[in-house]
Amino acid sequence: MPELPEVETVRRGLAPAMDGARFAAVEQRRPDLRFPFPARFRERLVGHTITSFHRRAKYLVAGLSSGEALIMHLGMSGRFSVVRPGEEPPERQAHDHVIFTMSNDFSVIYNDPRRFGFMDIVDDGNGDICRHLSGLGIEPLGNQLSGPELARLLAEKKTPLKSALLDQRLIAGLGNIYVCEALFRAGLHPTRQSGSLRSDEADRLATCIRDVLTEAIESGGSTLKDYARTDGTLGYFQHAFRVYDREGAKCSTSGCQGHVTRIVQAGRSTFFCPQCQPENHR
DNA sequence: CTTACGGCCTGTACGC
DNA sequence: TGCGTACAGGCCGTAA
Repeated sequence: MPELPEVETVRRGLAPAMDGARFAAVEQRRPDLRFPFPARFRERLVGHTITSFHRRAKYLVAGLSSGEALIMHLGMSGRFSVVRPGEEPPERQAHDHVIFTMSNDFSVIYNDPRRFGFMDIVDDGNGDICRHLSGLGIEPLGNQLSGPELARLLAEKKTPLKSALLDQRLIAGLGNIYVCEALFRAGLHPTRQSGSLRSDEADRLATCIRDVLTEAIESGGSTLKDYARTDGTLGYFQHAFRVYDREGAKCSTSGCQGHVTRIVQAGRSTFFCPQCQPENHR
């Protein structure tokens, strides 16, 4: 499900249940997701308290009173749901893989049909130097993402702009949807060579990336097939998509006669308006 | 070093 | 209705 806005929405939904709470019980219902669970997964959680709970890119990081950190990633189809104290726990669903019962009587269920997500426990308490997070690029909503910084990251790169924005080592947290939307807003063609950006274009792109992510978080993320917030309600930013999954639709820019076009880059769909995102820039 | 591609899994939508 | 195919929000390992 998750790009940065969806993971941030999940973090906010999980925080009341998990942040500051102690693991009372952990039910791990299969040996692996994308990767095997770490050794003694249950034992390293039960009895320990979550002392910090944050998001880095598309990862959730729970710092533990043991000094370790629980890292969680939702892959493509991962979904958390929160059961509030006193609420009747739902019946086990197919693909419910992990159930956390917390000391505050909340419980948290992790469901992931495709099992591209994973959970790991690392010995770095804030997770920054673990193998999952150490190679990540800048947070797009942090202070580091400016036009000049973006221009610096993309300079000299021959890879298409779209591929560069999907590269988590440069900017961490964008996925296919928000890259398409940001490029549309910035009026930049997805196949443009990254290093060809002028400084005014980099400024525009940086602004558009921040704006689209911020707006998406405010909308509770985007709901496509299976994404829901932790309380089961749906995000609604998908109604604000201007190009993603809108192949053939008339461009939403007023006065533009263009139509949304789909191409495939690096095996993934790219949606854009050929009129608003001209290939030949001046 | 960089970039491209297949693979991991399951579910769903669509064409015949 | 049933079957086959394509495709899906991510990431990693390998190959070129």
